[in-house]
Amino acid sequence: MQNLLHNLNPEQLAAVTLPAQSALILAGAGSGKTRVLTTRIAWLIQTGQVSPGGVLAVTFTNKAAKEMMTRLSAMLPINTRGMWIGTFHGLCNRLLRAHHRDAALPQTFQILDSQDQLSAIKRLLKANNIDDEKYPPRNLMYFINNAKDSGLRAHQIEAFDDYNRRMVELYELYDQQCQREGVVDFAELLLRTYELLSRNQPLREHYQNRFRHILVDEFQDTNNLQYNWLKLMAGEHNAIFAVGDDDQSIYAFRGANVGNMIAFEREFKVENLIKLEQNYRSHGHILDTANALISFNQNRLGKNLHTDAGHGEPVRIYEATSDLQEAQWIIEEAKSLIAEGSMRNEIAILYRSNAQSRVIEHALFSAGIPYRVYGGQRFFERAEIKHAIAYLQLMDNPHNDSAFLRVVNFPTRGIGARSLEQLQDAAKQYGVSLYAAVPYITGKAGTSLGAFVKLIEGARFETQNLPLPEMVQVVLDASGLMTHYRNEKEGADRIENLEQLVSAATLFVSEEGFGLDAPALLGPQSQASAGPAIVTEDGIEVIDADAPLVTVMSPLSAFLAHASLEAGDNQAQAGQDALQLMTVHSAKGLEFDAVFITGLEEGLFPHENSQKEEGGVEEERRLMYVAITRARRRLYISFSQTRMLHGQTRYNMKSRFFDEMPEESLKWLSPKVQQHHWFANPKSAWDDAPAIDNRIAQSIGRKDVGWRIGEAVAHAKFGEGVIVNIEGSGGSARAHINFGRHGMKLLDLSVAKLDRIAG
DNA sequence: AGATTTGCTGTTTTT
DNA sequence: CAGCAAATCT
Repeated sequence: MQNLLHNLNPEQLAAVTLPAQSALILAGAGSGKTRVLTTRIAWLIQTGQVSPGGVLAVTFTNKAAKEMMTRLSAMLPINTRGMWIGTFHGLCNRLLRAHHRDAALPQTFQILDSQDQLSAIKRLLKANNIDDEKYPPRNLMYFINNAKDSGLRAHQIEAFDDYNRRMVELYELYDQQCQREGVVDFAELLLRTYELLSRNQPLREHYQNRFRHILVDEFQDTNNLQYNWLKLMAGEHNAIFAVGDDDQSIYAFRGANVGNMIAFEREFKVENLIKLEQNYRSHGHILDTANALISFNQNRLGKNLHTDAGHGEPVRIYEATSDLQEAQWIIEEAKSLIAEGSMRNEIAILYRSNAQSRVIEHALFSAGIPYRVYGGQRFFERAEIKHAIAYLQLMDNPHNDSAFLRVVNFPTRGIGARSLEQLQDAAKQYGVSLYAAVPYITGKAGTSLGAFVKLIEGARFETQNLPLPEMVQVVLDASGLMTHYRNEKEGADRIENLEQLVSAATLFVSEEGFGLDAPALLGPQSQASAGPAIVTEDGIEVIDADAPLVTVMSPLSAFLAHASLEAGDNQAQAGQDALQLMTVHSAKGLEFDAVFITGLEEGLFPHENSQKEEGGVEEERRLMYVAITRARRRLYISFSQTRMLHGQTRYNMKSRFFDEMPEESLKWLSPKVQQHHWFANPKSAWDDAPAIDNRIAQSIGRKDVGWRIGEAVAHAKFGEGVIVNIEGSGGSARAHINFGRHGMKLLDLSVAKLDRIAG
């Protein structure tokens, strides 16, 4: 036990050894948050304060859950299986499988990812003849998810106008559709579990008596429903150990509520709020930059990181003329870092939005530097994988209409729009799923639809006693997917992915204990499950969800849930020594020796959409704070005068965040081309910046108004700006000027008082 | 029915 | 620019 606690600083030690009562740990970036969390669990178990089965640890990402599990197994000699460590969604999935009857779900219920959810909504709108111009599917999806994240069902929402009344109505219809099809979306997993435990007292008490210690990672990211879920689990007597950092709250846009930290402090009567402010990650200049920037936020709990490491290198700032040139500069710097001996995978290139990666990827590819892009499309989101999964879904739950529609005619088998229209009418008339409506269809359409049903039934029969990977293999062949892609010229990658699906199934089976050695895990795992059987309201005996997954659901159901909950990595080339490309959001929780933060421009970072939202800019600032604190030794920040977006060139101002970082920690690198000078010499401008919009070339020398597109100007009221476009000529000319945070203005050039800004 | 082309639109982050 | 849906061609 001594060596468990050894090497902890006083604050960390205090946090780890707190008495069994609720506590809030404010853990700054790089302050050893995960270490405290895992050591706390190990300490509780080793000192006999709780059995492994009494621990519930909740995270937001599968990666974090896995990491915690790995570290714990290294610390503790015992089997970690009895512990419940997982994401909110993963844990809810487990609970709903075990108690599916009480939750009014089929045992084989399936989970919609956001893609699936959106297409389910589109289908709903079409089926009800709703104008999707007036009710955009995306908006309805936000509406529904927002409501669920607030714990509200349709009937609990008060609508004050016709539009919202209709939205509520559609929400209700959506839930009915999901229920009919035996599917649940992400938010539903949580809400359904919450409702289940609220209404079912014996069940609630069972889990409350079991989980004496609840630990929550990234507490600042909890939404209202998750917070209430935790309250329900904690009951009157259990201790919640919450770890979080309000300065790293970057998911407000999807319902995360930092206010939960304050509410938690109050409602759980937290006596000790422990702050971990010692940073073990970054050098001084980097930390100073982060601290200075975040101090511009008003709503903070207050915390300042410090380090024992020296100042280190200054933060390097670079101004590029174009996004292309920015990418080239990054590559030059990265090359010299590598030449100095840096590992490629210790260098990260971060950006605000995924679209920015394209230019950088292209430049890296041309330069022949290995790189890996995180995020973007992931394995289980690929179309061919979705197709294969849809076949498997239909075998496990034929009432999933989304899955049915996805593959009923893929590969094509002569079932067109007309046949499906008939089928949908029949399904609606008899109130059944598409699959179940097939027998009602006669004639040619009925024959081909019947053949499809036979295909599914046949595959199910044929594979019922096969191990999961072989089942997948059979389905790939029987469905015709393999043949289809083999005949397609661009199908080689897809074939490879489908083969990887079989590997994924193999891996899943071995990791989850569905393999041949599974019986060894079937014995009782914890004291809790050996306790008295509990009885629900309708007299049904309840099994403890702690039992291995095998007893709670079939390998296929489990695998399908896994595919939705853990979309998987996007590329197989993990482990390679490659530059790391990702959004700032997905960099949270990671660290690198050297970090490039790119595209620091008004409108991009902070993003323009954030200006309108309440507290939006503060969230962007926290995002920047997260980005900065990823770096250990070297930090580079860049921005560009021009950038291609949606196929056209945009002229941006540098980000306001530059004004909020301490000048003494920064080192401005002199750009190769002086700011805004390129336009003075059109010829060289073309050579240096091929990405520049044609209109500039046309306008140069044509508009005789004394100003040029791309020129930097200053205005008494709006500050600095860039001329984006000029319309009209002579005395009536007007200019569109991007004033960054003051927005885009249309000014009459003969009236507005503008000054030139020298480069 | 199915393949292909055109046309339009909407763009942040993701469990 | 790309992803999707409607329109048009085979």
